[in-house]
Amino acid sequence: MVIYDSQQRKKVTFEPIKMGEAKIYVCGPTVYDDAHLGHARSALSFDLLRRVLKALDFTVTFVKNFTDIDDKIINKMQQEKKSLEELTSFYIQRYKDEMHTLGIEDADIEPKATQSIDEMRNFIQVLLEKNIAYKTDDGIYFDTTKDPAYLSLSHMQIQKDLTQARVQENLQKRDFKDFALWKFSKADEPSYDAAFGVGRPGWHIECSCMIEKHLKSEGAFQIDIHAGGADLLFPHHENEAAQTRCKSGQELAKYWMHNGFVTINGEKMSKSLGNSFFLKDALFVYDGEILRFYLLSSHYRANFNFSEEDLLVSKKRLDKLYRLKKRVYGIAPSLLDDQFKKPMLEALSDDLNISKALAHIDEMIMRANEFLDAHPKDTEFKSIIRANLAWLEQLLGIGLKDPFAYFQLGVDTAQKNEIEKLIKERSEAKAQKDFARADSLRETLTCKGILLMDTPQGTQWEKSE
RNA sequence: GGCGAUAUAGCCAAGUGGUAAGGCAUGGGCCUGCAAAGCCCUGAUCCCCGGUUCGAAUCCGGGUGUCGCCUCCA
Repeated sequence: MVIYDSQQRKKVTFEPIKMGEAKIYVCGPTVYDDAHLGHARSALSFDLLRRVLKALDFTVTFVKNFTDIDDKIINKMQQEKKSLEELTSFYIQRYKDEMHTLGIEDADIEPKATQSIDEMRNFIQVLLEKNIAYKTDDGIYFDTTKDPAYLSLSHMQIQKDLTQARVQENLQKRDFKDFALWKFSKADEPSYDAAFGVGRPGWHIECSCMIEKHLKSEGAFQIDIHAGGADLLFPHHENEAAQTRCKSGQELAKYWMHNGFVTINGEKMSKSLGNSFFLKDALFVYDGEILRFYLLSSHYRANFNFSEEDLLVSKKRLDKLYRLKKRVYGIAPSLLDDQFKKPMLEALSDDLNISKALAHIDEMIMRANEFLDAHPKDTEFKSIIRANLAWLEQLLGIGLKDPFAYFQLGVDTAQKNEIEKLIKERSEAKAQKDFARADSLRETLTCKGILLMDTPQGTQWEKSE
């Protein structure tokens, strides 16, 4: 397995801390609002990583956190007059439900920041004792000048003058790069007692603590892979790395992976730009699996420009897989075709080269169709194809549906009955060689977005679009 | 201003030195009562300029465009 490491800025061979195991920590969402397509893409990127490592026989421990205490959450609580718990549990559940719809399973461990307050207090206390953290009027800060390796992850070179213009500066900070570990709270805000002052944790501290708590290995590195969106590289991941390094002497992660953004009309989707496409709205229009396949279909590091047109093109590609699944319907899977499996895993082992993998799938489908055209009754062959498709269900999380149901998404029972009635009439017309009437009935259905296909097994139909 | 990414056919998109994967669309064909589906055939010299090399989309230098990070952000 080769992955692109953001710190080394190149593809490197994945050599886990412990042979055969992979400990992965992904930065999850701050739960104060609905998830958008960007969250989905990030989750999908590392869901793919998880699946591929498993297919390569790694024992994977996959952790994804929820940030459930934060300034934005507090604002929203006050706005909506809800408790912290009420607000965050709602959005956590919604996030998980939506991810399930996209075929993303829960992480092995899903820690919440508020469940690790003790650890964060202790962590900060150690940094204070080491004189790496210091106190100001509004909180405890991390002294970045105490970490010689600071900025070695992101390779940023920050200039004070420009930063000043954009950040509300705490003048008590020793260095402008220093960041808050703990924020002293106002009277009406959620807060936690601490020896160094009542308050709440800063954003970066939770990941360091939760990694230490749930995943930590002994030795030079605590975990194998730390992952998240490209926007987290700096300052979030840089700061996490610095905290852990200074506190424990260990590096936080051996490898760092970052996914590219989802853009709309070429611009990054973000809360501040107000151009977010929320997952709940997308899932109202598009099937979860189709959305999954679309968002997964280009390389995770590249930016992904969302467009409905491209989504529909992508769906056509998935349609082909399901049409093949129709052709081997009801056949039990036999052994997987090694000629298919091998190049698939090779492609995905190369930093998750999904484009190449999809090309291999297309080729497998094309060859299968070609063979089935010539040998429509070869059940032995069909069993192999069935096995290939079943394997893809695990590997990519696609093709899980009943193939007939897939093509009838969004059609209710009453409509189905009507469609089947018209198909029956048409079959009768055809039997009487009344082709004008048969074509007219087909035209009626076409207008309703129903495509007919006459096959040796009778007339089948699909909902188009 | 600092750091970084990216620029491949009408569109999406692989490809880090040897004469450009795949998908969609287009046009033609087989099949079909006609279709649909499936299958076959059909298209680019890789943003521009210069350099290295026997040979570059791929390496180096210089431009130009687009996007991102440096502020909460997947």
